[in-house]
Amino acid sequence: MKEAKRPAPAKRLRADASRNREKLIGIAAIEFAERGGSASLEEIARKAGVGIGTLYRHFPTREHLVEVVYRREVEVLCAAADELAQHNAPDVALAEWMQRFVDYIAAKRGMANSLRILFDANSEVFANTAGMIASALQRLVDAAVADGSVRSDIDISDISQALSGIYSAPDTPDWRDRSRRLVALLMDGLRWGSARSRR
Amino acid sequence: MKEAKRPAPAKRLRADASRNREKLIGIAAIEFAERGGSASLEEIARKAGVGIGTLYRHFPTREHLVEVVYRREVEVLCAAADELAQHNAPDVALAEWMQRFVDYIAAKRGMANSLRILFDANSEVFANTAGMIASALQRLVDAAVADGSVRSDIDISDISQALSGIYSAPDTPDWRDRSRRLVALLMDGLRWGSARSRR
DNA sequence: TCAAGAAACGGAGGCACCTCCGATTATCTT
DNA sequence: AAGATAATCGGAGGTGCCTCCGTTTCTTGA
Repeated sequence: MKEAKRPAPAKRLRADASRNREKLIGIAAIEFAERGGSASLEEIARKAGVGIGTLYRHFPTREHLVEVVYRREVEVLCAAADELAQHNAPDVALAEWMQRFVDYIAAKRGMANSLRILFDANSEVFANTAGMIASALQRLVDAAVADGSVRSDIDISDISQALSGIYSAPDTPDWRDRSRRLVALLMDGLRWGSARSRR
Repeated sequence: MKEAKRPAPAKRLRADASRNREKLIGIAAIEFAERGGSASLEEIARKAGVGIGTLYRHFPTREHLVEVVYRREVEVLCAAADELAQHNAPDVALAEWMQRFVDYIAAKRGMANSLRILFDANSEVFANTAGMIASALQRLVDAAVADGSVRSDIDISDISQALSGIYSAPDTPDWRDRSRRLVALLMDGLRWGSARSRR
């Protein structure tokens, strides 16, 4: 229902073009995660099995590529929320999704610098993605509250705050474990006093 | 006590080394002014008549070079304050120095981005240079006040504010002329009501 | 003054960036 | 189905970054 056509003219890409584009995005996601925002574009093209010219045609600048990869990953993360909700109890879905959020942030920390540049240049991207994440979180929480598996007196923005604290925590070796424990703790807090709990 | 010798070893450079260093700084100042912070380092080395290796030995990163050039220019600007004070009436010296400040800013605008990076990485540089400029301005104003050629009820920080407004003004083609007029206006305001003026 | 050692030079080499354009397809037309 | 056409591919090429190290030049002490 959302698109009869599409908002952007977005002429259908030729089959080979869209194949290459996807390939590039996939490889770029891996490379950026591994090597940070300064991964070599030529390396990405090479691993994707296309010429450097093809990469530059699809993504005129490094920032374009970073942006597309970033958007894509946010979309995947948010889609996972609905996926999880369908196959798990609401509170389990919420807990699991927050853990994935940690993983997601972990991957992004390396490219913090590139993202900063991106957001400075185009804060609309940031607003968009932040909104998507907030709304995914909202859906999960609503479902869990409706189900009675978490308490009802919680405010999404509190959870957001806690999660963003994870992002800005110093980058120590045990960051990831600490963050996971923090999320677990948060989840316990959310369950406490819920209709389903011992109360 | 921390050092029996010297905080920075600062061994005297060999004659050829210090010659090359000065040459590089001079050329770099020109190139940065013309092409902005992304001027080619190889081009700078070439014009200075030295190998690229020499440039990198003296300035391990682009930021090092930018920093040295920047510091140097602030020093020249501030030294000009005393020079002007010696050869002109105090109010004329002040007026002329502020005009030079405009020229100085004009040259820096191109490399705003590089400087931002520099200041983020090493805000001590910024504090230093800002202090030097403020103190030069203070000396000039004090002299003019003592001499009675500008009013005595002025606060340096007001002038600083006006000058920094010049820096942040949008980068239109007529920026420079506008800034010069603004400084002239400011100067009139400073003279108004001074002991020497019609009062 | 000269020779040895220290310091500085400088450019080749390896990698990455980005552009440009002839060769290669995919898609459309008849 | 085969040609026409337009979109896409891909890599050579020119430039810049930065490192490494053999060669040159300065300085010092006898």
